[in-house]
Formats: sequence, structure tokens, C-alpha cells
Amino acid sequence: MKIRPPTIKDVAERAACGVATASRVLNGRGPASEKTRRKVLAAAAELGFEFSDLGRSLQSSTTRTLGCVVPSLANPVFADVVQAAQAEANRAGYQLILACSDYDPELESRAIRTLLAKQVDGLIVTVSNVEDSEGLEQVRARGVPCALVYNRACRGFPAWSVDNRAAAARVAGEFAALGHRHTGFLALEFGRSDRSRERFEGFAEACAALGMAQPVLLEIAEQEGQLLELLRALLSANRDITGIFASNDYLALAAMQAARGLGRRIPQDLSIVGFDGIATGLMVEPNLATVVTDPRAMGEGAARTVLARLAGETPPAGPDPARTFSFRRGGSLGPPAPESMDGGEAATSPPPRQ
Amino acid sequence: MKIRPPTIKDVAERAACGVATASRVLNGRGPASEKTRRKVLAAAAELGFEFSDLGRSLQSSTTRTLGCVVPSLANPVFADVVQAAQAEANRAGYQLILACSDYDPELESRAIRTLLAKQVDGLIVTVSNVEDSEGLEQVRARGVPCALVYNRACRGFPAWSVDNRAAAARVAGEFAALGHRHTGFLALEFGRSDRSRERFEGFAEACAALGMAQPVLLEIAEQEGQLLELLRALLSANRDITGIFASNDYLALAAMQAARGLGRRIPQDLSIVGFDGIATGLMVEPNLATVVTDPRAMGEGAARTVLARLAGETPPAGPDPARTFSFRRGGSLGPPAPESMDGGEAATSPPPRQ
DNA sequence: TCCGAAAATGGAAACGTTTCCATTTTCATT
DNA sequence: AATGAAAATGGAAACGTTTCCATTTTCGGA
Repeated sequence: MKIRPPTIKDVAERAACGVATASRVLNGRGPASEKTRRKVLAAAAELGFEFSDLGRSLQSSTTRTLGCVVPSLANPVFADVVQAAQAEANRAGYQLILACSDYDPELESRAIRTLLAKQVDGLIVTVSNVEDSEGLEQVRARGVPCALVYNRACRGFPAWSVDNRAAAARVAGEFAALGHRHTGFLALEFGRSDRSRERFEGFAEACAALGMAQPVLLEIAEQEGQLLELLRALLSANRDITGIFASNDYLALAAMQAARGLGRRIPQDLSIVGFDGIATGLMVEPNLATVVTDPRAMGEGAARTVLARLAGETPPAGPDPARTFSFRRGGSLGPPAPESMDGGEAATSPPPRQ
Repeated sequence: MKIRPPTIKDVAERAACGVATASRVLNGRGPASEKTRRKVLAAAAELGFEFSDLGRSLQSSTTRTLGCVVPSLANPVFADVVQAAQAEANRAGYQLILACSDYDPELESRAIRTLLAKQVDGLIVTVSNVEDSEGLEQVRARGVPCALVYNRACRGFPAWSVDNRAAAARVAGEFAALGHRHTGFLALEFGRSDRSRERFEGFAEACAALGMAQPVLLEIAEQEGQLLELLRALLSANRDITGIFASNDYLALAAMQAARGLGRRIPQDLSIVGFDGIATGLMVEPNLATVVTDPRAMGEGAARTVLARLAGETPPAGPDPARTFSFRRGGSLGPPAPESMDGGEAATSPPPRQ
């Protein structure tokens, strides 16, 4: 079933010339007589010849391939990153090899190793923990151009990322302005994402600076499918909280559902703010207040940075630090109901059926 | 900056042995004395040697790489397909090279060509039009194992797909049972997706069989960002329609928003049914009625089919044709309001502000 | 100590390219 | 027709592997 594809040697033979000549003609470089050119081209066409990138890559020690590692495609943020990076790579004649790490540092490092073995010319990566990444060490050892996405710059690797701390601080400011005092920070797999951690830290610091209570860390262990139940438990156990900042929009949306299931009105009984700005947030009622980021710009930028280094050009600067995010108001964020502002232990409002 | 990675020759030299011996030791096959083994292993470790897949692939004419072409990652259905295919490929020691065709047959065929040039061992593909795909011709010519996803089987290529016609017929049945007579079929880029076309045809046939009016084809030209405006125009121009079947959930969701923007209540004034079963459909109010599919199963199945052929095993059968989809009821589908059932040209209900 | 078999070893070819360089051909001048 | 420069050509090496096969080493037993 598997056919041996014709090689340039076959073409040369059929055209009755040397492989060097065939190569020159087919690549359009170097001299060749009109007669030979025609013979070679005809032979190639008849054989249906296509270059094998393998031989080429081996010869040139260049693969025109970029590796890309992201945690998951289920998160539209990364789907967008990948798509944009891919488009940009293609534009420059590069292909993209994708690997998903599933938020697992072990898989992440294995993926990077494999990509390196495949001799990718460059890498675009979102790692679990930028400070301590075996994968990144490998990359450095090989000296392969690499840009980080949604991680902050570190150890000389350029980064296309959101200023997580500033964004989180902004959210704290919004909460404060509306009169919230007790908030929670909702995170999934906290330990496996330094993005999450940075957002929490920025949020906590700002809360302190604004005279709010220390935010409660609501951490959820990944239990596929159980999400809603876990959220309900968490919400029920923390009834004094009037606002929740979720480390991403998916969680925020899930929290909205869970809260509604418990009969808590949004935003009167509970305000929710997300992070990312995915499209779904605009489809729900009320709209999700969130930190809007631009994943496509990040993916494209990271690709451009890597490609520029490969082309020997000076890479573009990272994103303008002042504009990596914007805050989007939405119906999910409002002032807390008066009775909640006392910070009483248990809310007194009867849970109305929605 | 770019470092020349150590080759097996370097290892052999440092271990003072031949490359053949080094290769045997490093691969763990073939005989080797304990002494030599140690020397080679030590040399490799000191040098930080890793095999280059390039030389290997050239030698074995096998890349342990699968190519994957989907229209877009922005649609979570395909993101899931890719993710599942990737996971399955990895499990078997294969990598995945991704390409997005952006629903463009031209890009699609180019992507396939590039993948073939890269000597992928197999392909997992969703094409724009299964009947007429230059890319698929290339694949056949090369004899590379290939499975289709979300396309129907064709010309000997196995497929992991939904029975679009049956699913569409089911939707027609649901509409009919509720008393709908005038419906519309909403599609984006109709000409670029045979999935869309099959859904429409199945829907139209079933409508006819059920004594309903021929569904109006509501086609939208891709105008990034204008979607909502276009939908509003379409809805305003077709006020006798009581139900819309959208060719995918994204469109359905957008239609819901547009309808609401026009003051039309869902489902009283307009019922909407989607296709795919993406998570967002469960987050909106009312929930989106839709045809639920299992993209992960499709991606995984397609990968398994290809991998089995590569391993010389007999590939799994495709999905059970009777279970490729299920219908999910949702608040977006209900009986039409009585006054609409007359099929009058203009609805008489005043557009209330939502 | 020597023999033969088994184990270990390394040279060389092959995989499909490109490119260097030496050789051959062409062609315009004389 | 002879000359020389320019153009065209093809052999061979190199890229990093694996594998075949011939050669060398080891080792148990006589």
C-alpha cells in the first residue's frame, strides 16, 4: 500500500542527467541549458516528483518547523494562541508541530525534548512554571530560539504575556470601588500554573493595599465533571464572600452556574469576575465582567519573535506592557447587597428559586 | 547562538569505538560488552547526546509523525478533535503536526502537500469537500494511511463522522412534533463545508417528508465581526420563520443573541437548534437545544485507525452509525406562539425591549 | 597451549538532499 | 579552424542515523 515516492535520483535518471543538475533545475538555482531544464521538468512531472524535506533538512540542518507547546486546546485562549502562531509561521514558510502538556510539567518537558529531537528551528511555549522548567533548560542548552507565551519573561527568554499582577490589581480596584470587602480567588490546579499564582498574588497585594480583607483562596482539584459540585461546596462554605475573582473565564462561568444553582443572584448576592475575555462570557446573562486579553496577538507576536531571530533580524519588542489587558465591565459585577456588607457570617437572604 | 548538537559520531569518538557500536549501545539492541556499554553511556551523558530524528527518519523512511488538518481551532469541536488525536498519537509514540485550513480548499490542499513532503507516516483530516479534494488525491497517490474526521467516508478513506443527514432529520422531527411549519437553516460559508450541506439536505428532505414547508436557507458570508448585524438583517427579513436550525452551535448562539437584540423571545417567538453540543450551549439561558456529538471520540478514533494501519493491525471499525449523535433538548426549542402558526407574513407581536 | 564457536566490533553503504569543484561543452572571436 | 572564456554538467562529499557483514576478540574446553 505504501508507495516509495520518487526521489531526485529517479528524476535524474529519467532525464538522463546527473542529480546535481536535476537539483539545480528543480530548485531554479544555478545554470542549466534550456534543453536540460525541459527534460528534467518533464521527468519530474511524469514521475509526480516532490522533494522530501527529510533529505533537505538533514543536508541543511534546518527543518523550517516550529515547535509549540501549550497546556491544552480546550481553553480557547490557547487555541487562539496556537492558531495565530501557526498562521504567522505559515506565512514565513514554516510548519508548526503541536504538543499539549495537559498542565503536567512532566509531559511538558517530554514534549520539549521530543520537539528538540525533531530539530525544530524554534519554539513557542507556555510552561507550567517559568522559574523551574526542565524543558526550558534543555532549550537553552541547545540554543534554540524560543519565545514564551502567557508566561513572564525569564532567564533571557522573550515573552508575550499579560501583566498578571497589574490586571489582578485592577480587578481588586473594581471590587473595592463597589464596596466589596470579602472576596475569594478561584483557581483550578493552582500549583500547576504560575499564571494563576501571579494573579492571586497581585490580587492579594492589591486587596491589602486597598484595605480589603485577605482574599480567600478557593482551590479546586481537577476532577473532570465534578466541577459544579465542587464549586457549590466551596460557595456554600464561604457565604461571607461577596465577590469572586476567577483565574480564568471558564471557571468564572462555571462559578456563575454553580451560584445560580444555589439560588444566589448575580451580582446582588455574589459578584464574579473572570480572566481572559473569551467569547462565551458575552453570551451569558448577565455578561461576564473580565480581564480581556488578546491571545491571537500573543501567539502571533511570539511567532514573529522566533522567526525574526531565525531570519537574523532584530525581533520585535514584546507587547506594550501598559496595554496587555483591558478590563471589561459586565453584569456579573455589581455592588454587594447592603446586608452582605456587614460581613456577617451567614447571609440572611433566603435562597430564592431563580 | 545556535549550538551544533553532538552526534553519535562524537559519542563514538569520545568512547573510542565505532559508530555502529555506539548506535547499538544507545539503542539497547545488539551485543555489546559491559565495558564498552559503560564507556558509550558515559560519553553520551557527558556530551548530553540526544538522537536526531532526522538521520533516523531518513534511514528508516519513517518519521513517527502524523499530520493533522482541520478547518480551525476557533471551533471547540476541532480543538477537541485535535487534542484527542494528539493524545492518542503520543500514546503510540507519534507526534502531531498541525495545520489549519481556515475553511479554504486552497490552503487545505497546500497543507496536505506540505505534510506529505515532510513524510508524515499518516494523516488525520477534515476536508472542505470530500468529493472533490485535491489534497485527498495527493494522499491516495502517495498511499499514506489517512482517516477523515467529520467528513463521511469516501473513496476508501475511513471516516469518523456524525451521520449528518440522520441528525438533521431528527431535528426536523423535533420541530414538527412541536408544531413548527416554517423553518430556516442557518449556515456560514455554506459552499466551503460539505458538513453544512449534508445537514441542510437532510433537514430539507425530512421537512418535506413531514409535511413542513421547505426550510429557508439563511446563508451568511464571512464578515468577521459583522455577524450579529447580518443575523439581525436575516431575521428581520424572514419573520414568518418560527424555528431555526443552525449548522453549528456558534451560529446558533449568535442567532440567539441577535434575536434577543431584536426583541424576539426565545423560544416563544423563535426556536433555535444548534449542532455540535459545545459547552457554551449549556451556559446560556435558555440552554441551547442541539445535536450533541463527541469530537474527542472522533479524533481518538481517527488516530487509532491510522495508527493501527501503520502497525499492521486491523483498524477499529468506525463509530457505531446509530450512535454518532444524540439530541439534547433545551429551552431554546419550544412550541411556536399560537399567532405565529398561521404563517402570517409579519408577526404582529410588538417588539418588546428585553 | 591450542581450537572452535560465540560474542563483540567497526567499516561501509544507504536513506534524499545540496553544494563544491573539476571537467566538459558551447559559442563568439579571431 | 583555432582559441579562450563562459556556461553547463556530473561526481563526490556531507548531513546523522541504522544495519549488513566481515573481521577481530573472547572464552570454555580439550
